[in-house]
Amino acid sequence: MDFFERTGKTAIGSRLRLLTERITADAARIYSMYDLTMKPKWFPVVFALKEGETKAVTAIAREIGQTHPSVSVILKELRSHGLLVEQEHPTDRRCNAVALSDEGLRLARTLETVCRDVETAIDTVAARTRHDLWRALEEWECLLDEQPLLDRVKEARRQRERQLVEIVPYRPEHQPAFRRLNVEWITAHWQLEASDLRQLDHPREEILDRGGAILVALYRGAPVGVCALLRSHDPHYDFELAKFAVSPLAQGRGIGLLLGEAAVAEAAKRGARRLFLESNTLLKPALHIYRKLGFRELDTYRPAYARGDIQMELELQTETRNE
Amino acid sequence: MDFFERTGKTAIGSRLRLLTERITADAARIYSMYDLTMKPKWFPVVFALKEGETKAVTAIAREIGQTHPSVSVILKELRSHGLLVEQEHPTDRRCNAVALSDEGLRLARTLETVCRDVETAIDTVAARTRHDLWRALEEWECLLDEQPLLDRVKEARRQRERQLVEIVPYRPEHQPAFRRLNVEWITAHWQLEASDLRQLDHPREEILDRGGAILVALYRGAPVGVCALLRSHDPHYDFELAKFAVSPLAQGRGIGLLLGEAAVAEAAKRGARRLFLESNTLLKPALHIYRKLGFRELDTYRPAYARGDIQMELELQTETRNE
DNA sequence: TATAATTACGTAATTGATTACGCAAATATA
DNA sequence: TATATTTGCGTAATCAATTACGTAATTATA
Repeated sequence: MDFFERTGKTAIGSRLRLLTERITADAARIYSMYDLTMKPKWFPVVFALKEGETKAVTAIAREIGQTHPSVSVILKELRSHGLLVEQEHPTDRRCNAVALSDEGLRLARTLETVCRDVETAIDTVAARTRHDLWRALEEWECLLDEQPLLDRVKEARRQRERQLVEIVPYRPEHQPAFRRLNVEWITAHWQLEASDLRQLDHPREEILDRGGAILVALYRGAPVGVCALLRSHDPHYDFELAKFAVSPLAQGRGIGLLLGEAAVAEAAKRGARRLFLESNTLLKPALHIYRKLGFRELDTYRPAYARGDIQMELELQTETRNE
Repeated sequence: MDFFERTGKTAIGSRLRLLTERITADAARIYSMYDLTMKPKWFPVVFALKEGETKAVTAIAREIGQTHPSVSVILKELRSHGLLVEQEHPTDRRCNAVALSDEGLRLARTLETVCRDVETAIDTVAARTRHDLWRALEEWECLLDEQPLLDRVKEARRQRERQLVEIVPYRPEHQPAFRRLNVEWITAHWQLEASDLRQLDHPREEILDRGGAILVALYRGAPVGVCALLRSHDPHYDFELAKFAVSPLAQGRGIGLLLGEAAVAEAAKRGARRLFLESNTLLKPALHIYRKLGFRELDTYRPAYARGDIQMELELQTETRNE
């Protein structure tokens, strides 16, 4: 198909569907050529029972990789053709233990002949092929088991978007965004405290002039995330990580992590040895980021914010750079 | 899937279906991850229209390799989402010329971003793969275009069955089969003639003792085809090919051709230069075999049988063997 | 031992494709 | 020019899978 040259590999699903359709249609014709009263969709089930085994419905489903209702329907069809015998499971009365009838086994035996011929035919195709479809399918199944396509796309998107994200030091024009982004998450669960308002309204005076820092994440030039390093009151810590906010619209793209990393790097640049932060266990994504950055939960909790219920610290690697 | 290790490649259809299902399911999740209100099945249609082209329904169907009703339904869905504009075709009023609306084009543009990420993700899979699925699909499509699977299986079956067929010289115990098989086809369209009965009842006296020959095709040991070489009255010909019959149950498996080839070979062995036969144009499969054997139709027709309406001859290659 | 959770499996509804069919318009043909 | 054939396309029916759901039996748990 010329079309798929243009779509690129994104259309792999459509392309697979087309080929599947085609092969299934031929399978039906092949069966009728052998005077087999059998539908292509029966194949996996008949194959699973062809040695005369007795199996439960869900067991067959698991084996052939389909859902149990689909197997259930196929079995109903086999039954109506007199190809099936059913017994009660010896111990478990929920089970519907099915096996092929003599008639069904006869069908299976004919099917084996058909299979041999189909196998031969497929080999004639495969012999003229430079790329092994069978092995390729195997590899794809295996790789998708390892990590589904969805996750891989998520990762690709993150990679791409990361390049559109820029972490810059705070400038006065970022104040409205600094305020808005923080107000957003705080008021979603709690009330703004007096200290919040002071810092959000006057970041220069309240944070920067006191030896702190603010970092801003720009996405395509627009501020979508902020993060502050406050000079710590506690002499045990150098900075407190606070006012950490990422716009909900931009969440889930790794921007928070980038921002956090930048903050830790900034602290390190300023010679910090230990960072502190206070947060709330309701804020799952934030905690996830903190842990990824290396923060460890403190055992003892001494509250500072009304909304806090967890405190964490990070011991910075004393990177004795030799360069 | 371990199951497909056991089925062998015959289950290629089932295996493809499984992978298709899986990828399509992920595609749906991917779209929703990008907040795209779009179903995977829309993809080919949207792609075909993404540059703002106006196209007819069947034209799209042809392009994407699906049926027009399927496209028609997809277009209905796009329409209900306000993604489509329809114009009347300038000259042909049957045509429903459709294009994406501004909204639709916006969707297509977002889709392009998604495609880029999906492409990247697929490349990460492909990079870890030793067999190229994309190319393999391409090759399969191409080879199946050339000759469908059905034909290839038919050929494989013929090859296999040929090995179960044995062509042997006539022996007295074959007389009932020789009679039965010929009576079968003759009486299906015509009446038995006196000469028929003489030959069928007394093949030794009427055919063999007069310098002719009879060959029998055995399928798993049972006679399913017969063919006679009659000494010719006409001095121009050495033998007449006649009493050629293959059981309807065994037809379409190349047995007739094998029998014919054996008869021609037998004639050649006996030093024949020219063969003759008389048949009827109603007997399509037989004529097909005769032509394959190299028989040419005679222009002039001089009837010998009441059921004849065509006469053919074969000039044998004078194989001057040097061995 | 009573209750909750899990498991087996069938039926119904849904989905995305197909084939079948019918109508209207365009084109070919006598 | 009248009639037959072909073409475009929508709707309905069908098919093979899925998910959703309900019931009964079994197993785990309090």
